[in-house]
Amino acid sequence: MDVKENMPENGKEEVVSRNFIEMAIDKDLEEGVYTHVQTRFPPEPNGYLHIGHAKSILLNYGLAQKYGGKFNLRFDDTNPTKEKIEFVESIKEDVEWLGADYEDRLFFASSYFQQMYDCAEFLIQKGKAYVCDLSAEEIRAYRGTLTEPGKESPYRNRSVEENLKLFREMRDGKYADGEKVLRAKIDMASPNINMRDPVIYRVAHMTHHNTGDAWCIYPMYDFAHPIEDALEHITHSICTLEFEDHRPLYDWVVRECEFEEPPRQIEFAKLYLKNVVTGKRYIKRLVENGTVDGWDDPRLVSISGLRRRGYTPEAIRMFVELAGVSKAQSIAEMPMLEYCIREDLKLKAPRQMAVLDPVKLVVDNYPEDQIEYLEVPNNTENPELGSRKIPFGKELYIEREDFMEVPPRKYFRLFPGNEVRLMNAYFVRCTDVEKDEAGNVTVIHCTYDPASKGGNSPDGRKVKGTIHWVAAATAKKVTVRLYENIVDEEKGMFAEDGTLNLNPRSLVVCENCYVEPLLGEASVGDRFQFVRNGFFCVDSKDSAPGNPVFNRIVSLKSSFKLPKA
RNA sequence: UGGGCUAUCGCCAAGCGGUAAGGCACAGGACUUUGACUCCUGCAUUCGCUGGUUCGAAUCCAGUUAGCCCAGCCA
Repeated sequence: MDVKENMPENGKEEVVSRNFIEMAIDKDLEEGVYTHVQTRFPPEPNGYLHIGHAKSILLNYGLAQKYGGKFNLRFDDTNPTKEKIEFVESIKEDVEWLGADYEDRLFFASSYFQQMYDCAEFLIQKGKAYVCDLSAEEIRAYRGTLTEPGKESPYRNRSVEENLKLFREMRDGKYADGEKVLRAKIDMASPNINMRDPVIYRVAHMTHHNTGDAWCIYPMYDFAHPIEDALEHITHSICTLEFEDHRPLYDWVVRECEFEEPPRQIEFAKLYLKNVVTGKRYIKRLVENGTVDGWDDPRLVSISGLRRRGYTPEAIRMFVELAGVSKAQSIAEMPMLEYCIREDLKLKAPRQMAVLDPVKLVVDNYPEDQIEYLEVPNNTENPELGSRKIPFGKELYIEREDFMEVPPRKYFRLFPGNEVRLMNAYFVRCTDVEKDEAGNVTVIHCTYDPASKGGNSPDGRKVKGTIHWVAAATAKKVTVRLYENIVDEEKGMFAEDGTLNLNPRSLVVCENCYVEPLLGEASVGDRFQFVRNGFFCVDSKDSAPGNPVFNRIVSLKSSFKLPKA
């Protein structure tokens, strides 16, 4: 618990702003419409969850938390043609990882099939539903258009008895797929197309992942969803904007089925990220053609991809809170997400030295075979993370970009004649450079000041630059993967032919990186800050014991920029 | 040319008739054993547009424009 939260007397006034959903709930509670709050996350198990779903999950869960209510996880599995049990497992894993605790309330819409069927018969008895023999094409034609009203089905006025008989026959498998449907009898002239006698049950002879072959008729979303919510005593059924037009139908169903304390639907805007692929069909294509190595590819913003990349649930939660909830169609920028993970890991991740693009640095006046161990803090801003001992020797690796033979103005890292600090070790002064025939720097020579051990000179001498290093003799060679947005930000998401504009630099594999010896033992999921190179996480797929592969979660904010001529 | 929804800084977003919060991004500066972090400073005389009501409007009214969604036996 953050003490400051309860002590607003520190000068700053606590700005408690409620989003529009919370205001609606407050109102409902005040007016006594509901006496409790119950929410749910209702995914269809037909794919993997992504960052957009995280908003819905955390919003629903957060609302339940705030109001002391409960949060359910419910699989909306009313269409066996699209759903698979494997998605159920991945979704559960993602929801749990995000920290949305549904406790023992894991439900399946399919386990309500009998109640839904009973509701349908009830509507038939009330004369509010009828069996229709029109084909799909005919129903579409009868529905009218956006500007013209529809016309009534010739089967609209069948008797209750006939409807009941026919519906039972549908249930009993007497009809083929598409032969008959059950429709709600509402208003074919409604300006809202969803109210023009919507289909509420269809025939589908298909094995369901949960109910097997028990049913051959399945309820449609518009009919099933309000019933699911009502049965679970959901109070606020939070969904996305595209269902706004369905709300009158939602209300019609709970009213006509005569549920006590019916749930209320509230819609919010989805969360999109700029230049990010979330569409199932696009990702499927990327997976199939090998562009990415699965739905959990670290470049994707699937929950599993973000997890594998090294994002934390805390960072995702922070991002969702930062983005806020509204009804305005919004596209957040990646730097906002990146800010969140930096913020979260800043004090949590040990800061280590790793050289991604190595060049050898020889300390000429350091004893030939000596290795000494220096004690260094794991996180200078968070002493709780303790310290470690790292080896120092005559031959080191430093970052190639930390040396320039001809430095530009304001460059204060290593260049001939300049003195810099090797972080946590010694001051060194560059004395000489070796180059190959092509003119590439191969070895840099320097001398060290033994009195500056630890990184400070007793004579008070200052250096402007500090660079990181690893001792060549003990360093562990590892693979590091750097990521950029998978979509080419310059060109935008889509090319003219509708295909994605992929960024060729979205994945850079560096196989020649050197890290501190201890990092060689890092285990899957461990996160570190590699000084000046960003935050990294040990990959869960390609790492082997003693041979970690590091994914860069996010880089640090750009540091030195060459001044313009 | 039907219905629903939305328009406040580059991005997200408060605001609910009393004279434009905050965050991200960006730009300066201080500090620094990470050119990071931190810390200062700057960043909408204006709320899609036009009228109206009012002492007073981003907030109310009228009109107008733009964007998104809806014609699955998908969710």
